[in-house]
Amino acid sequence: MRTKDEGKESQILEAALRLITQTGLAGLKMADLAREAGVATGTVYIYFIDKTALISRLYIYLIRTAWRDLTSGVAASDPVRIQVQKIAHNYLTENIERPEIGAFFEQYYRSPFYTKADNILTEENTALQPIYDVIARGQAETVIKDVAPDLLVTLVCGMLNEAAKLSLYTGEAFTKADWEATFSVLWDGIKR
Amino acid sequence: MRTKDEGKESQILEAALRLITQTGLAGLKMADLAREAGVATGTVYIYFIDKTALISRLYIYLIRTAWRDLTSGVAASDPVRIQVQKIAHNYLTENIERPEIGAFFEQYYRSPFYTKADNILTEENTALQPIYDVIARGQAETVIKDVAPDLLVTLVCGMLNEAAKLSLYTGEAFTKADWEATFSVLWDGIKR
DNA sequence: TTTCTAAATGAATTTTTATTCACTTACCTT
DNA sequence: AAGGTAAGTGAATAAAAATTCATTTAGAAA
Repeated sequence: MRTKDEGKESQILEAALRLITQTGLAGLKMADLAREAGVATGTVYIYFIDKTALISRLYIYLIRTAWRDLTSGVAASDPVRIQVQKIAHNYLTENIERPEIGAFFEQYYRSPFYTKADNILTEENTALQPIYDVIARGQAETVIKDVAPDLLVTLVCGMLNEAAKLSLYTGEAFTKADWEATFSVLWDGIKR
Repeated sequence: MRTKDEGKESQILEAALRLITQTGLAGLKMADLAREAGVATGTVYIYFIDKTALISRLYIYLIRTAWRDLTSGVAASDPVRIQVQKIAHNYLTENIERPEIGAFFEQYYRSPFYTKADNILTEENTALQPIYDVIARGQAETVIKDVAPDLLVTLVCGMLNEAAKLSLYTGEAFTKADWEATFSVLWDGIKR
């Protein structure tokens, strides 16, 4: 017997991600997807019962496996400012290098495929947990403004998301100077 | 002779905007659109040659007419900080009150309907011009950081965009305290 | 090797969705 | 009030896209 290739599922999902980045969910066609993934249309239906299931699976796949750990390089002994800097840098880099992820979520939440049933939002927040943690620590040490953490995280991520898009849209690299300016705005904005 | 109702075109466009906010461009169907607009499907084709033209027209319509003037309430004699505050507040309020606009642009730029031919991006930037202006003035007066204006505007709009979404997603109103915290982060971030 | 089972294929089919058009209606002109 | 013209209608049609399935292939078990 031939066994189901575990890798083929993610091969299809990655192809879907690539296409969605280009033409949006509105432009995703199963035939195109099969071609992009290098399989026959029927094959897609061996791995996913239908298009909805495919998209939904992609959502979960991205939440679970796509994001690199934001705390990489962060030492517990680092002062808050340095931790924020490293995490923010990781976050920005990840968004610039894998823009598909942000692009997908942006699309998905407004698509007919998204239902509140996909309430793995809890899990999604897990990715942002390091940001919440460092902000909590900063507030405890009174080096970060005493503002509702949700709002603070929102503002910070908003800045970084948009900064990542800037470099994508202009096609120009995000320079060291850009990063320094960005972090300056970010830190001066949230510090006490 | 019966004359083409000028108002009906925008009636259809507004209906499209409403539906797109709910289900995304991926979910927009001409039949649904006609129902939402209160006309027959054929009527839509009197005003727009096809779906692509409709979406494209909506894009132009939004760029041209949808955004309220961001400088409302701003006096030339106001100091930079106050001008920034008023403009930022207008921007945020507009995004909270008319979330459809931001939602549409988010979708559109990644959809198969968007082509670089729609390079009225120049015109779009017009809406943001007041932000560029006040930043230029602030930099000239050395009260705002000497950072590339594009980056600064990106960061500021990013914050505000995301702040607007927060109140939409949670369903909770953006309080006065939220606004004060937001402006504090924004201003401390960009001021010298 | 041979057999057997499930993966893989892609043309054919079904389903969904966009678009047309023969007809009706409203309103302007005379 | 009659005639003419363009807007409006929605069922019918065309086009596009999703999904199926009879058939082929790969590889595991015997």
